[in-house]
Amino acid sequence: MQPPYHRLEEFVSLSADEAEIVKGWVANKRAVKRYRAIHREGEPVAAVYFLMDGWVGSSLMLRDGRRQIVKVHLPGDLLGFPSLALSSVGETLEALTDAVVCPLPPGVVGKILAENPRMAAGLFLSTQKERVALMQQLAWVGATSALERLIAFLLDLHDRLDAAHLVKDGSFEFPLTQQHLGELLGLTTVHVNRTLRRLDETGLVERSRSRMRIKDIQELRAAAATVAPLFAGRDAWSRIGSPS
Amino acid sequence: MQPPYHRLEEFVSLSADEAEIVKGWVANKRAVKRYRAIHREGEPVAAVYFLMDGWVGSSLMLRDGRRQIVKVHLPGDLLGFPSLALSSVGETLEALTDAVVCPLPPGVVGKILAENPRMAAGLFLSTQKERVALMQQLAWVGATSALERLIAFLLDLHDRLDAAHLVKDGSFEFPLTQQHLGELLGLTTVHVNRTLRRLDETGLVERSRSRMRIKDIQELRAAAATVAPLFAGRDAWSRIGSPS
DNA sequence: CGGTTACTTGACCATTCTCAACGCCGGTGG
DNA sequence: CCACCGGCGTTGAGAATGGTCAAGTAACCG
Repeated sequence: MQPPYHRLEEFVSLSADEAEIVKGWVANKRAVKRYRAIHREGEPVAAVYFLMDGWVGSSLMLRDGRRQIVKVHLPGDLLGFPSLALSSVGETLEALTDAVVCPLPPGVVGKILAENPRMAAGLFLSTQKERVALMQQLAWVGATSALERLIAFLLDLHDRLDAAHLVKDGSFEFPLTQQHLGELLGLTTVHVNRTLRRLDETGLVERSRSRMRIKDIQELRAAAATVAPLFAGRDAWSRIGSPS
Repeated sequence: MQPPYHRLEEFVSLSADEAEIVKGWVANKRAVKRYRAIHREGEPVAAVYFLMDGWVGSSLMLRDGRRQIVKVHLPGDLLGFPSLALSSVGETLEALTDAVVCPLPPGVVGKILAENPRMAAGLFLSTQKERVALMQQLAWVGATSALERLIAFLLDLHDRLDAAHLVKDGSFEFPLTQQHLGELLGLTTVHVNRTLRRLDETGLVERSRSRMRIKDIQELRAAAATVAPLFAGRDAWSRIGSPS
């Protein structure tokens, strides 16, 4: 299996030297069992992570125990960066499947910023992309119905899994419980269940035990309340002035 | 009036040279009338902005016309950065008061990344801070009641205005309409109205025409559903390895 | 002033939540 | 190999938070 480097190259291609640097990152792997935390809110900021394999949820806990999942990370994602701005970790990272992460000491970020403007630009743009994703999710959760939220999430998930070559024929692994979906979309489990049922009764998706299949993605996109933003890829790089 | 540079220095202090660079940015000012757009979704990515004065809302439009405000920007904020990752602008930026912005061509971002690692680090951390803010807002909107959302937003607003020295004695200008609040928090105007009413009936806040006064901030914080994250300031800078 | 915009309030409605029970499936231990 | 158990999914009935529609009032502005 190819390591999932697609997210590292979407804005700036990696030179041979840079690929070496990345190899250094992935030399150090840490396996995380399903439902185990990588780190929790309030802990010291020890590292950021490159997600080699598996799914990881990022969530915030409210005082009364309610929880909001703010992002479902997929292979190739960089995790834990927002906490770099905080004095202690601001999001709980929890493996949603068995996962493999590569911990990177925060110092590597400074090193890249200091020594490798190309990678710095890639990292910076990647971060902006994450902001856009958060803005989108906020729009679903704040301004759409349960059904629309579910559709938006499934479409987003599909497209991101597709970029990681994890979609086969419109179908993909789906390890999230309905409780996870609820915490992600701001709904209760019960209502997620009813809404999912409604969704596959329309014939747009098909659920089996742990897979999800989108039967008609065109129609699903037509039913979505938002239009997915178009990411710029290498153009973004040249627009900001392609520092070499 | 001092220009609001506090956000530019929260992670990395500006050297004399760097202050010169910033002076170059603010040489070019553009006044924007209340309720006028700075840019709209779908337009080409022409610039990012430094907000000198006034409030600016960033919002996403859904297909059916519903709107989600994802951020209320205050003086000192940098605007429009998420769109750098997109092939066309992904958020509508609209002045919520008469405002003054300084447009920066996207190229300056590449230039900073290429030539000034210190400022690049400051910018990078600033961006991570914005991600944290978005995560927080998502948690309010997804997982709390109308009253809790309102409280969380008012507290956040208070703290950010305070950092910009715009709070006098617990009270500050409040130019948002109840419609804005609704679009920001995922509620209808009617329900915002009732909830605001309920809030000042408890005596925790006081609204006059266009000002807001928090009468007991301790108690208001106690009533909030989330704990505000602690930002790291200069420590973040040393943690990532203080590239010079 | 007249007109527009924002704010208020009431009555009614519905999406979503709560509470509760039950069934299915996989895992584990006797 | 079977019986039990726990987690997850499913379903129903009733409640509630928040939405819709509609009308009226107060504030602002030319």
